Amino acid sequence: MSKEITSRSEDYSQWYIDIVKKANLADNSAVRGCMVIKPYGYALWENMRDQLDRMFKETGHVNAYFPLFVPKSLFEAEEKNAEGFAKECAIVTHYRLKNNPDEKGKLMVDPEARLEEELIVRPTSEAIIWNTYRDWINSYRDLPLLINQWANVVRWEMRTRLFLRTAEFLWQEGHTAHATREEAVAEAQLMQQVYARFAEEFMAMPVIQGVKSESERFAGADDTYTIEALMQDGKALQAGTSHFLGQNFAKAFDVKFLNDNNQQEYVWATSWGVSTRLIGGLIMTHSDDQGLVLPPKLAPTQVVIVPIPKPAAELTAVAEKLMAELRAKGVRVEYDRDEKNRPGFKFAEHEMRGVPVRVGIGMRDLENGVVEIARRDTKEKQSVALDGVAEFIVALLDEIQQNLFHRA
RNA sequence: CGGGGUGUAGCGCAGUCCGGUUAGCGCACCUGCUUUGGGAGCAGGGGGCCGCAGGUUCGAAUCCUGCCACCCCGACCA
Repeated sequence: MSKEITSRSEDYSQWYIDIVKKANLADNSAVRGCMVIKPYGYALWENMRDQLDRMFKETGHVNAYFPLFVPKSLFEAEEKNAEGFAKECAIVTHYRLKNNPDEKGKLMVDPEARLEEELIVRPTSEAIIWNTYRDWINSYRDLPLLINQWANVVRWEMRTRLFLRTAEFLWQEGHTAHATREEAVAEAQLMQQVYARFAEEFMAMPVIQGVKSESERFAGADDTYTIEALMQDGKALQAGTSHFLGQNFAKAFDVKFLNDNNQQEYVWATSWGVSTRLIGGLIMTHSDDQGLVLPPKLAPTQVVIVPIPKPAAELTAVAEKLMAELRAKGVRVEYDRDEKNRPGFKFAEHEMRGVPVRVGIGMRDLENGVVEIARRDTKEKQSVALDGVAEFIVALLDEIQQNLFHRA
């Protein structure tokens, strides 16, 4: 990392924003505090999401989906939670627009269409989910209930930053119900470990696992387990949290079950979540002054083949054969067919996008039966025999993944 | 909400103090030629309610008044 690390590097924030924009991950939108996630950024998110989803399912969870809107009265039921979010909620008060009689071509909110009860755009879904769980849980045989939701949430933050804190963001939120305190605590700790494993094995981002202090704890939780990662500016980033909620939500929403002794009991609960903020953490952990650096396991494009000087028929034929071989080995590979830009421009472009491995093939190389392999993490280049290069690349991707983790 | 700043082409900016040709530059975009192994060169071209509204003036991007938006620092980020 060529970026000098200081505890308060003043242009670090601008450096970060530049990478997000130049790597074509996301941009500011016209909507205050919200961002547009571009196709490349979304492809990265999809890879992260798919892997996390796999890990959730391996640990016994299933997906479901709950409403975007939370009636205000449900929100009030859990007092502490409501207090924590009340200052930053978007609220739906009307359900209809009409033409403005005073200004032609303009619309206005129809004052006749005021909702009897306001709807809160979910800042998190505990309220609506626990209200639903009350009907789903009757007996100890219904437990544990291990559900995850992939969704968007809205928090009207005062100051926003692409990926790290946007008004609307994508995340997953797990909400589980258990028959015993011990089981719920174990669940919260298990999910903290799942997050830690994902961060380290897939994002190549080392994390510290711990418990939040009382002041930093989720309002309504008895304990908040967290994973925190160290960024290149010397600051820690909260990368994921898992909460042991005790019986707080069960009592607030009256979620009881009949145990095997035929007695009513409140359920024990957890919730856990990670968001698109992880992308911000990924960027800040690995990037350098040439742009984004992506770990191979998550990179939308793991290998890019660049024909030199341009995609002539012979070069394309070689590239297509190599691509078929790599794809057969499960490698995400892309061929740069652009005829307009020169090789130098393309090299810089793919580095900016963080593609882990670049394969350069030119006429000169073909005559010698070699290709040029450049790795993004160390910027090293070497000639490799075309024969057997697919195996070489697969091994190299693995090595880059390891190197990024150790370097971070 | 308190303090500071900025609104001029898709992006980044100069011009505003001190009013005066047809509002300019870089990047990007379009056309052509030459290039092509680390971000190409030359030539030509397209694109502007100068944030909005009002005022002063022969004349306003420039001066005055009001409004709006955005950014930064704080408070906020369970």
